[in-house]
Amino acid sequence: MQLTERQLSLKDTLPSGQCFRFSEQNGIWTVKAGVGENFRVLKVSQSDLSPITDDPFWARFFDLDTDYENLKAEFSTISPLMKRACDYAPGIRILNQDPWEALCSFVVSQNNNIKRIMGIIERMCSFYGNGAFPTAKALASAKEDDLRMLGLGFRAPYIVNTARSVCEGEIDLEKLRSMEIEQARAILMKVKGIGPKVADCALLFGLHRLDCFPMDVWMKRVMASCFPGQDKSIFGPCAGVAQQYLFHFARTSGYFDDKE
DNA sequence: CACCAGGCAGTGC
DNA sequence: GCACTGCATGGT
Repeated sequence: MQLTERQLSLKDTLPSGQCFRFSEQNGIWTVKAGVGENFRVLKVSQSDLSPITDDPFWARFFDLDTDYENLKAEFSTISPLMKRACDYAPGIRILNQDPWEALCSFVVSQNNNIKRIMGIIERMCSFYGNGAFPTAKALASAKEDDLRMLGLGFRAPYIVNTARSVCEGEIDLEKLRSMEIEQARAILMKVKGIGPKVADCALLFGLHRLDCFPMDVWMKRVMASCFPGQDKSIFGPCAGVAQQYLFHFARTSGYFDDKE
Protein backbone atom coordinates (compact mmCIF):
# COMPACT_ATOMS: atom_id res chain seq x y z
CA MET A 1 0.00 0.00 0.00
CA GLN A 2 1.33 3.41 -1.02
CA LEU A 3 0.22 6.40 1.03
CA THR A 4 0.37 10.04 -0.01
CA GLU A 5 0.84 12.96 2.36
CA ARG A 6 -2.77 13.88 1.71
CA GLN A 7 -3.74 10.51 3.22
CA LEU A 8 -1.32 10.59 6.12
CA SER A 9 0.68 13.63 7.10
CA LEU A 10 3.08 13.03 9.96
CA LYS A 11 3.65 16.72 10.61
CA ASP A 12 -0.08 17.45 10.80
CA THR A 13 -1.07 14.35 12.75
CA LEU A 14 1.61 13.88 15.38
CA PRO A 15 1.85 17.48 16.67
CA SER A 16 -1.92 18.02 16.55
CA GLY A 17 -2.33 17.48 20.27
CA GLN A 18 -3.45 13.86 20.21
CA CYS A 19 -0.28 12.20 21.42
CA PHE A 20 2.67 13.45 23.39
CA ARG A 21 5.56 11.08 22.75
CA PHE A 22 7.16 12.00 19.46
CA SER A 23 9.99 14.09 18.08
CA GLU A 24 11.40 15.06 14.72
CA GLN A 25 14.94 15.57 13.56
CA ASN A 26 16.09 16.11 9.98
CA GLY A 27 12.87 14.73 8.61
CA ILE A 28 12.97 11.58 10.72
CA TRP A 29 10.06 11.20 13.12
CA THR A 30 10.40 9.12 16.26
CA VAL A 31 7.14 7.95 17.81
CA LYS A 32 6.91 6.08 21.09
CA ALA A 33 3.70 4.31 22.05
CA GLY A 34 2.45 1.58 24.30
CA VAL A 35 2.28 0.75 27.97
CA GLY A 36 4.75 -1.43 29.85
CA GLU A 37 5.67 -4.53 27.89
CA ASN A 38 3.75 -3.29 24.85
CA PHE A 39 6.09 -0.36 24.36
CA ARG A 40 7.09 0.29 20.75
CA VAL A 41 9.34 2.80 19.00
CA LEU A 42 8.84 3.89 15.40
CA LYS A 43 11.27 5.75 13.18
CA VAL A 44 9.76 6.95 9.94
CA SER A 45 9.96 9.75 7.38
CA GLN A 46 7.20 11.25 5.27
CA SER A 47 8.99 10.16 2.10
CA ASP A 48 8.88 6.49 3.10
CA LEU A 49 5.89 5.42 5.17
CA SER A 50 6.52 1.70 4.75
CA PRO A 51 7.48 1.26 8.44
CA ILE A 52 3.83 2.14 9.10
CA THR A 53 2.11 0.36 6.24
CA ASP A 54 4.18 -2.81 6.72
CA ASP A 55 3.61 -3.16 10.47
CA PRO A 56 0.11 -3.99 11.75
CA PHE A 57 0.76 -2.26 15.06
CA TRP A 58 1.59 1.08 13.46
CA ALA A 59 -0.99 0.66 10.70
CA ARG A 60 -3.59 0.41 13.43
CA PHE A 61 -2.01 3.26 15.40
CA PHE A 62 -2.37 5.57 12.41
CA ASP A 63 -5.89 4.28 11.70
CA LEU A 64 -5.20 3.15 8.16
CA ASP A 65 -8.47 1.23 7.93
CA THR A 66 -10.69 4.30 8.18
CA ASP A 67 -11.68 6.11 4.99
CA TYR A 68 -10.94 9.77 5.66
CA GLU A 69 -11.61 10.90 2.08
CA ASN A 70 -15.32 10.24 2.50
CA LEU A 71 -15.39 11.98 5.86
CA LYS A 72 -13.62 15.06 4.54
CA ALA A 73 -15.98 15.22 1.58
CA GLU A 74 -18.95 15.13 3.96
CA PHE A 75 -17.47 17.71 6.32
CA SER A 76 -16.64 20.04 3.44
CA THR A 77 -20.32 20.43 2.60
CA ILE A 78 -21.12 21.76 6.08
CA SER A 79 -19.61 25.21 5.74
CA PRO A 80 -16.81 27.07 3.92
CA LEU A 81 -14.74 27.19 7.09
CA MET A 82 -15.10 23.46 7.66
CA LYS A 83 -13.96 22.85 4.09
CA ARG A 84 -11.05 25.21 4.66
CA ALA A 85 -10.00 23.28 7.78
CA CYS A 86 -10.11 19.99 5.85
CA ASP A 87 -8.05 21.44 2.99
CA TYR A 88 -5.61 23.07 5.39
CA ALA A 89 -4.35 19.74 6.75
CA PRO A 90 -6.01 16.90 4.85
CA GLY A 91 -3.50 14.32 6.10
CA ILE A 92 -4.65 14.41 9.73
CA ARG A 93 -5.87 11.12 11.14
CA ILE A 94 -7.23 10.13 14.54
CA LEU A 95 -4.62 8.00 16.28
CA ASN A 96 -5.46 4.69 17.90
CA GLN A 97 -3.55 4.92 21.16
CA ASP A 98 -3.50 2.64 24.15
CA PRO A 99 -6.59 3.54 26.21
CA TRP A 100 -4.74 3.88 29.49
CA GLU A 101 -1.95 5.92 27.95
CA ALA A 102 -4.48 8.29 26.39
CA LEU A 103 -6.55 8.63 29.55
CA CYS A 104 -3.54 9.27 31.75
CA SER A 105 -1.96 11.67 29.25
CA PHE A 106 -5.07 13.80 29.08
CA VAL A 107 -5.35 13.96 32.84
CA VAL A 108 -1.88 15.51 32.67
CA SER A 109 -3.02 17.87 29.92
CA GLN A 110 -5.57 19.83 31.92
CA ASN A 111 -4.82 23.55 32.24
CA ASN A 112 -1.41 22.85 30.74
CA ASN A 113 0.34 23.47 27.43
CA ILE A 114 1.45 20.85 24.96
CA LYS A 115 5.17 21.42 25.30
CA ARG A 116 5.05 21.08 29.04
CA ILE A 117 2.72 18.09 28.87
CA MET A 118 5.28 16.31 26.70
CA GLY A 119 8.06 17.01 29.19
CA ILE A 120 6.04 15.76 32.16
CA ILE A 121 4.99 12.58 30.37
CA GLU A 122 8.56 11.89 29.30
CA ARG A 123 9.71 12.19 32.92
CA MET A 124 6.88 9.91 34.09
CA CYS A 125 7.94 7.32 31.53
CA SER A 126 11.56 7.29 32.62
CA PHE A 127 10.76 7.41 36.34
CA TYR A 128 7.94 4.83 36.41
CA GLY A 129 8.11 2.99 33.09
CA ASN A 130 11.76 2.44 32.27
CA GLY A 131 11.06 4.32 29.03
CA ALA A 132 7.68 2.77 28.35
CA PHE A 133 4.50 4.53 29.36
CA PRO A 134 3.93 3.51 33.00
CA THR A 135 1.26 0.94 33.76
CA ALA A 136 -1.80 1.91 35.79
CA LYS A 137 -0.49 -0.40 38.48
CA ALA A 138 2.81 1.47 38.70
CA LEU A 139 1.06 4.81 39.06
CA ALA A 140 -1.57 3.51 41.48
CA SER A 141 1.17 3.08 44.05
CA ALA A 142 3.09 6.25 43.14
CA LYS A 143 3.74 8.85 45.83
CA GLU A 144 2.15 12.19 45.22
CA ASP A 145 5.33 13.99 46.21
CA ASP A 146 7.26 12.09 43.55
CA LEU A 147 4.67 13.05 40.96
CA ARG A 148 4.88 16.67 42.01
CA MET A 149 8.63 16.46 41.62
CA LEU A 150 8.07 15.54 37.97
CA GLY A 151 6.02 18.73 37.54
CA LEU A 152 2.49 17.41 37.87
CA GLY A 153 1.44 20.00 40.43
CA PHE A 154 -2.21 19.81 41.45
CA ARG A 155 -2.73 16.95 39.00
CA ALA A 156 -0.69 14.53 41.11
CA PRO A 157 -3.64 13.17 43.11
CA TYR A 158 -5.74 13.03 39.94
CA ILE A 159 -3.22 10.66 38.36
CA VAL A 160 -3.22 8.38 41.39
CA ASN A 161 -7.04 8.41 41.57
CA THR A 162 -7.32 7.52 37.91
CA ALA A 163 -4.72 4.75 38.13
CA ARG A 164 -6.46 3.21 41.13
CA SER A 165 -9.87 3.29 39.44
CA VAL A 166 -8.43 1.40 36.50
CA CYS A 167 -6.56 -1.10 38.68
CA GLU A 168 -9.49 -1.79 40.93
CA GLY A 169 -11.84 -2.26 38.01
CA GLU A 170 -14.16 0.70 38.62
CA ILE A 171 -13.10 1.69 35.14
CA ASP A 172 -12.89 -1.18 32.67
CA LEU A 173 -11.40 0.63 29.69
CA GLU A 174 -12.12 -2.06 27.12
CA LYS A 175 -15.79 -2.13 28.06
CA LEU A 176 -16.02 1.58 27.26
CA ARG A 177 -15.20 0.83 23.64
CA SER A 178 -18.69 -0.40 22.83
CA MET A 179 -20.73 1.18 25.59
CA GLU A 180 -23.38 3.86 25.14
CA ILE A 181 -21.34 7.03 24.87
CA GLU A 182 -23.00 9.00 27.65
CA GLN A 183 -22.63 6.05 29.98
CA ALA A 184 -18.96 5.69 29.09
CA ARG A 185 -18.34 9.37 29.81
CA ALA A 186 -20.20 9.14 33.10
CA ILE A 187 -18.06 6.22 34.26
CA LEU A 188 -14.85 8.10 33.51
CA MET A 189 -16.12 11.30 35.11
CA LYS A 190 -16.78 9.61 38.43
CA VAL A 191 -13.05 9.93 39.09
CA LYS A 192 -11.96 13.13 40.77
CA GLY A 193 -9.74 14.75 38.16
CA ILE A 194 -11.58 13.56 35.06
CA GLY A 195 -14.08 16.01 33.60
CA PRO A 196 -15.92 16.10 30.26
CA LYS A 197 -12.94 17.25 28.22
CA VAL A 198 -10.50 14.65 29.53
CA ALA A 199 -13.13 11.92 29.23
CA ASP A 200 -13.84 12.82 25.61
CA CYS A 201 -10.16 12.89 24.69
CA ALA A 202 -9.58 9.50 26.29
CA LEU A 203 -12.55 8.06 24.41
CA LEU A 204 -11.60 9.64 21.09
CA PHE A 205 -7.85 9.07 21.08
CA GLY A 206 -7.66 5.94 23.22
CA LEU A 207 -10.83 4.03 22.40
CA HIS A 208 -11.45 5.37 18.91
CA ARG A 209 -14.87 6.70 19.81
CA LEU A 210 -15.18 9.02 16.82
CA ASP A 211 -18.48 10.32 18.18
CA CYS A 212 -16.68 12.21 20.96
CA PHE A 213 -16.13 15.92 20.46
CA PRO A 214 -13.69 17.34 23.03
CA MET A 215 -14.38 21.00 23.77
CA ASP A 216 -11.18 22.71 24.86
CA VAL A 217 -10.48 26.45 24.82
CA TRP A 218 -9.71 26.38 21.09
CA MET A 219 -12.85 24.50 20.12
CA LYS A 220 -14.93 26.87 22.23
CA ARG A 221 -13.50 29.73 20.19
CA VAL A 222 -14.21 27.91 16.93
CA MET A 223 -17.78 27.07 17.83
CA ALA A 224 -18.64 30.50 19.22
CA SER A 225 -17.10 32.29 16.27
CA CYS A 226 -18.01 30.04 13.32
CA PHE A 227 -20.94 27.89 14.41
CA PRO A 228 -22.86 30.09 16.87
CA GLY A 229 -25.77 28.36 18.55
CA GLN A 230 -24.78 25.02 17.03
CA ASP A 231 -23.30 21.91 18.59
CA LYS A 232 -21.42 18.79 17.54
CA SER A 233 -24.52 17.25 15.98
CA ILE A 234 -24.01 19.27 12.79
CA PHE A 235 -20.87 17.21 12.13
CA GLY A 236 -22.60 13.84 12.22
CA PRO A 237 -21.61 10.54 13.84
CA CYS A 238 -17.86 11.10 13.37
CA ALA A 239 -17.84 14.58 14.85
CA GLY A 240 -14.61 13.83 16.65
CA VAL A 241 -12.76 13.72 13.35
CA ALA A 242 -14.18 17.10 12.35
CA GLN A 243 -13.13 18.37 15.73
CA GLN A 244 -9.53 17.42 15.02
CA TYR A 245 -9.41 19.27 11.70
CA LEU A 246 -10.93 22.34 13.34
CA PHE A 247 -8.68 22.17 16.39
CA HIS A 248 -5.53 21.93 14.30
CA PHE A 249 -6.66 24.70 11.96
CA ALA A 250 -7.60 27.00 14.83
CA ARG A 251 -4.40 26.45 16.72
CA THR A 252 -1.86 26.64 13.91
CA SER A 253 -3.29 28.66 11.01
CA GLY A 254 -3.39 32.04 12.73
CA TYR A 255 -7.02 32.46 11.69
CA PHE A 256 -8.19 32.93 15.27
CA ASP A 257 -5.24 34.90 16.59
CA ASP A 258 -7.10 38.18 16.98
CA LYS A 259 -10.61 36.84 17.48
CA GLU A 260 -11.57 37.35 21.10
C1' DC B 1 4.03 42.25 36.98
C1' DA B 2 0.08 40.03 34.41
C1' DC B 3 -1.91 36.37 31.64
C1' DC B 4 -2.18 31.78 29.38
C1' DA B 5 -2.03 26.64 28.68
C1' DG B 6 -6.26 20.57 24.66
C1' DG B 7 -9.77 21.79 32.83
C1' DC B 8 -11.48 20.49 37.00
C1' DA B 9 -13.51 20.73 41.73
C1' DG B 10 -15.63 23.49 44.98
C1' DT B 11 -18.68 27.11 46.20
C1' DG B 12 -22.51 30.31 45.86
C1' DC B 13 -26.66 31.62 43.88
C1' DG C 1 -28.78 24.68 36.20
C1' DC C 2 -24.87 28.60 35.55
C1' DA C 3 -20.93 31.87 37.00
C1' DC C 4 -16.98 32.38 39.50
C1' DT C 5 -12.43 31.06 41.74
C1' DG C 6 -8.16 28.57 43.15
C1' DC C 7 -5.00 25.53 41.55
C1' DA C 8 1.12 24.04 40.24
C1' DT C 9 4.14 25.14 36.91
C1' DG C 10 6.66 27.31 33.22
C1' DG C 11 6.47 30.31 29.33
C1' DT C 12 5.45 34.90 27.23
